Amino acid sequence: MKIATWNVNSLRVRLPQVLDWMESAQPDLLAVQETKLTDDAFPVGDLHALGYHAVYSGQKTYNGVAVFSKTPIENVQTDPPNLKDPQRRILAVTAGPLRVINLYVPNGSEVGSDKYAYKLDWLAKIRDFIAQEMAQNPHTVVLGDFNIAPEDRDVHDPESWREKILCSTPERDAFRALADLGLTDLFRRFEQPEGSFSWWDYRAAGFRRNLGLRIDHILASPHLAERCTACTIDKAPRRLERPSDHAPVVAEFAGF
DNA sequence: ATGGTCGATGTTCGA
Repeated sequence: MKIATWNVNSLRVRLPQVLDWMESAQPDLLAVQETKLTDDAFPVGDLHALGYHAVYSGQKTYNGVAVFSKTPIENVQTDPPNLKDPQRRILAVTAGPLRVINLYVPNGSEVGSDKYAYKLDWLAKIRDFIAQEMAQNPHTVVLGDFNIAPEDRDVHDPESWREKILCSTPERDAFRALADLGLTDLFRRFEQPEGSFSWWDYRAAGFRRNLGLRIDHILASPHLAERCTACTIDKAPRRLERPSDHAPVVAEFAGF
């Protein structure tokens, strides 16, 4: 079984790249963020033509999450009871043996800003939601754009990013609090090249110079984490013309 | 030198 996460930064613009990538990579499940599409505009026909079920929670201009799965999707949850939030950032689904929680964590703008406070509050509330989900589902995956680089090795220049947005200690503590629920960052279960990142700023030739951060993650509950055989970042789509600023992160499992 | 580039929108804002 292969699953993946990808912040596509507008599914309208990126749809051909997403379809090409899915046709080639053949994930059993793909979680996407920043679709920036209302539900009535969702290209569900294109996904069906490729053999995928699709569920989505969209809004105009901002945010928007979706899950594409080869197996049918059930028990869709977009609004955790403890989180009153009109922003469309969460999509929890059951697909085959998996409970999958797709997250587009708020960016936070700047440390100390209102958006930063919203981010930390959102993360605290989503932690409670994930804990409840894990209590009911032995095979839980939490994946998406976390907008947090968990450690200095996830940052191209840790000193210049010290206590900046995406890297601040409260954000890293919030990420750690999710992991402490019993979730493993699958990417770090394996030896990885130095300078492995999932996002590069469009500005200042960030990708060409590998000025990136690893902020997109796949976390898994213990039974799943033990059966994970690989977790990689696929930089190929980031090299295309008119790419998303994020690359897909992919995890594979044996025995599922 | 607090820059730079996208995407959606609308003559800026969020990332």
